[in-house]
Amino acid sequence: MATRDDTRRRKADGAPTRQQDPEGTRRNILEIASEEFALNGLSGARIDEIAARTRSSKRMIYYYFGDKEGLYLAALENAYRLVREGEAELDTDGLPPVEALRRLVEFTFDHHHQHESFIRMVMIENIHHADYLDRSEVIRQLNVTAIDNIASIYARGVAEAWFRPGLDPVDLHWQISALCFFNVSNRATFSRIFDRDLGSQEAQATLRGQVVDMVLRYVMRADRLDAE
Amino acid sequence: MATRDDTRRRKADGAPTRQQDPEGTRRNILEIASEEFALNGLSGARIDEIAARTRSSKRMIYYYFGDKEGLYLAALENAYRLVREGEAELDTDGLPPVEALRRLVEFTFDHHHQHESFIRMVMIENIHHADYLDRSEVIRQLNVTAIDNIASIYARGVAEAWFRPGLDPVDLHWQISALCFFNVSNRATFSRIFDRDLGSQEAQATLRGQVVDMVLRYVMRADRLDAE
DNA sequence: GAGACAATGTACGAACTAGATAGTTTGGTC
DNA sequence: GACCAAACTATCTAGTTCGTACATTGTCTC
Repeated sequence: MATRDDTRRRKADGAPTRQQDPEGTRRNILEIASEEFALNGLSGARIDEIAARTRSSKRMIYYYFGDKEGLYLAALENAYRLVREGEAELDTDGLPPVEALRRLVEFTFDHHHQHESFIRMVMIENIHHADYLDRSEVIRQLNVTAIDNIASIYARGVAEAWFRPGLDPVDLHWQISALCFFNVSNRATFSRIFDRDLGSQEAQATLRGQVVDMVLRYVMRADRLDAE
Repeated sequence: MATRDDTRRRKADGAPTRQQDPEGTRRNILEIASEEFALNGLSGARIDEIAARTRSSKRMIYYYFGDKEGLYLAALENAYRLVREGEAELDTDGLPPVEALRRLVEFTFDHHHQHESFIRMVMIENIHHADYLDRSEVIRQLNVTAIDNIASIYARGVAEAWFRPGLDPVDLHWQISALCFFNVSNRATFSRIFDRDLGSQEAQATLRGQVVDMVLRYVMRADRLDAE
């Protein structure tokens, strides 16, 4: 959409023309707002604080996003969009089913781990009973396609007799999500209660392996578990 | 501790003596506060609102709990205590390992499902990076014992050659928690995105069965999966 | 270069919110 | 029944916080 990659507009001679850069201002506000909402939640985030950190002003927040809830919704949509775009990079087409599923789980695990602020936004949204997500047409469209990949891997796996039949791709997605999401969302309390740093590289590597294992053991036929 | 089960004190003749019931007042405040914090989060909850719903007053909140954070911490500790007390009711001692583990998972699944506001408190606490849990001696003590049960089931299962060796009880607890927690914590967003009511009885029954299955398949030896 | 409209800056206000101040009542002790 | 600490009531306040009114500047079109 925007052909400019710099946030500030420039004249032909290269000198910045100061103000008036709607696209850049909007993006700048959204970035800061996303950080603040992910960190502090909807009620915890402060419009004044967001405005202060912006290159712009509070006036502009209301100009572009209407009110606090509008800004929050935009931040939520932004978070989903970013993450779903990243997910599109996963390509498992060439791989045999078991490898493909392993890749999918590993990728999901890593991806969630790398996008903590997305996880936090989803947590916050769940605290709000998904009320804002409900108002967003955009987000629903983004997500449903995420099932296609897993459905095709599973279908291939069943056809080639590696996977047991009768499972639902959406349920499978639920299970993978549960394990990968919890790893990020509940790390703080779990680490403190059991006095382990689950954020450390070793702990993450262990958990990752176990999550992959758990999903594969669930999906694969029992007689295939020894092989592969 | 308190031998009185009524929140209001009464004279011998049965007439209430009006004021002065410290234990009852404290408990009443804590109950309302727990609801409000679980519903709205730390920053979302309003002291005035809590006070208004109380049989007592705002002054009493500060009298007993110091400040808003003190009240929140008390509510958090209360939530953990309630749930852990409930968990103590599970008894798997007589059961064979596979049955015992199945019972444990089913119980955890149901228990989380029934204590949504506890789940919400943990979510909220994770949003706050477990800062308040960190300050609480009480909570840590409550939790560590939760591992004992699972550890003993697992040990028996390995000894009787039903379970594969080499697994860590805390990791096992993590995995069970992940699935059971996610079921409640992310139900709202998941339901909306995939347009399924995951809260319905049928959906819950299905998910429960799958979670049990997933854990058993993970723990059991491959050659035992066909049997039992 | 005038007119129109989009984008932005500044200052302010009304409502809210956590917490404080000041004082009263109750129940037990000696 | 004098005394006192704990329990409790009513009212006030300093500081926030969201949102807006008003003025100004930039940019595009004809």
